[in-house]
Amino acid sequence: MNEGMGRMATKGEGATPRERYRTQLRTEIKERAWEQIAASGASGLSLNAIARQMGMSGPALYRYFASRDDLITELVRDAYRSLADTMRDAAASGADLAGLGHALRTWALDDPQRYFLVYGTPVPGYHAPDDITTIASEIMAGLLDAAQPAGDPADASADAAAADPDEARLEAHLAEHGQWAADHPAAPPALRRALSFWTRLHGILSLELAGHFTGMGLDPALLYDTELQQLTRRR
Amino acid sequence: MNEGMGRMATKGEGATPRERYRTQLRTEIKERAWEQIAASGASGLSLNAIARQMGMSGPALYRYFASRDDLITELVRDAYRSLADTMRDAAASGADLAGLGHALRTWALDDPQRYFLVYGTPVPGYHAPDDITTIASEIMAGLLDAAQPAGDPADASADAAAADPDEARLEAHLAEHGQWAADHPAAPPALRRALSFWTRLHGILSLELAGHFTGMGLDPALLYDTELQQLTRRR
DNA sequence: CTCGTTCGTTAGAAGTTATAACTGCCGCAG
DNA sequence: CTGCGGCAGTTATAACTTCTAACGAACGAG
Repeated sequence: MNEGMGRMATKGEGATPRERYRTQLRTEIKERAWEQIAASGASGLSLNAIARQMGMSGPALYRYFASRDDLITELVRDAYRSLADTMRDAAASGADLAGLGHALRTWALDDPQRYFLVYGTPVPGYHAPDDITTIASEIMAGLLDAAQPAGDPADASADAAAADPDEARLEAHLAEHGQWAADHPAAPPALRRALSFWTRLHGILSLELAGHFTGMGLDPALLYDTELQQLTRRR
Repeated sequence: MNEGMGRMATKGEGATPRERYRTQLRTEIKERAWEQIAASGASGLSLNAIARQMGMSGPALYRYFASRDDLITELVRDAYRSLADTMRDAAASGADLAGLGHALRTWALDDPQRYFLVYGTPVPGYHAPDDITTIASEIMAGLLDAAQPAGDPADASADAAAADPDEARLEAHLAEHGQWAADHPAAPPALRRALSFWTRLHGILSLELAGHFTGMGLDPALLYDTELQQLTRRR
């Protein structure tokens, strides 16, 4: 049926006018969707409202997205992609763990709802597509790369293990059940550092973005920087 | 108009039959709501579905809750109240910071969506009523109480401040802008401990409950315990 | 027993997602 | 340049949702 295609569907620049129009309209729909999400959250996203804003009526959008959940899934994918790119760029610019931490925070503050789309409350039934978890692994891999060269491995390992028996147990557990990020070659201390980096910074960030620090006269940036400082110091 | 009330509206046991029926039906509505939230999240809560389950039709529920948002707000309030009671009971049973940490985790695992109703993704426009923030302050106060007697204050303070200049800056900032929890009498190191307790445990818990640890072969309990161990050790 | 308050009902407005069927135009093949 | 296939966008419609309005019926206090 669709064998007689004039050009390859490369989706990029040199495509057929129809395809160019299609992708352009898709991105415009997504832009409107992001505006709505920033204003009312993901649950307040309305296809009809988007169509109204774009001057076309209701069901036209179903030519471009199979369903509302489909659109949201794509936005989640884009959010993951954006975070992964941000972290990769930061790492490419020679940023260490602290640099990645700051990159993460500026990315989160740039659009809180986008952060929540990645790390916020999940819908109980929902399972992310495989490519999204692939991007998540990519993010973790970048983190592990940055966590690797911090401090002499043997030194830090012995230090932490000696100071805390549970710490040793956790590192052993990480070394054993470490099918992380497509078997990334990272020593247990690096695994531990990346994990703490992730959980602690997310803890502060999510509480800040959710507004739980407002009203208690606390500077989130100072708290974040202090936590990051303690995180990048050899323990 | 409503002056001639037979008995005081004490809302408890000895009320007029109408009131007893009313409160009983309200709690049944909330129970069904919790079931739906556990199954489909807060955004999937449907008043019509609840009414259908209870054998009565649609708008009858508006006799008991002014709106859907009103019901959700009350559920959020109950969730806060439940967490505050759990923490208070744990503290009353002589639990230290570690005990509070375990109480928090069991409470969260008992109903993840209830946890997300408290600490999950917020709706951009929404502002919590005053009594809810009061309960939140109560929770923080209990945390500060538990964070107080851990270690000699002067010793720990000097230790942390000496090890990290940013740590000293943060503690000074906390001491200065410390209108926390209705001016709780807590020393800066205790403030710092309680804050780290909150942000770090929430970081791990929210990621675990959101399912971000699944698929990477990691035992969340071990991670949580290790973090809690490190948190309760004098730094 | 009477009467007012409350409960629950149905009807309906305004909104949503999503499908089906129809029109009109774009753009590629010949 | 022409013709026609396929895609875009339209309306109509179904099945939902929240929420208001108006009505009947039951309950309980006096």
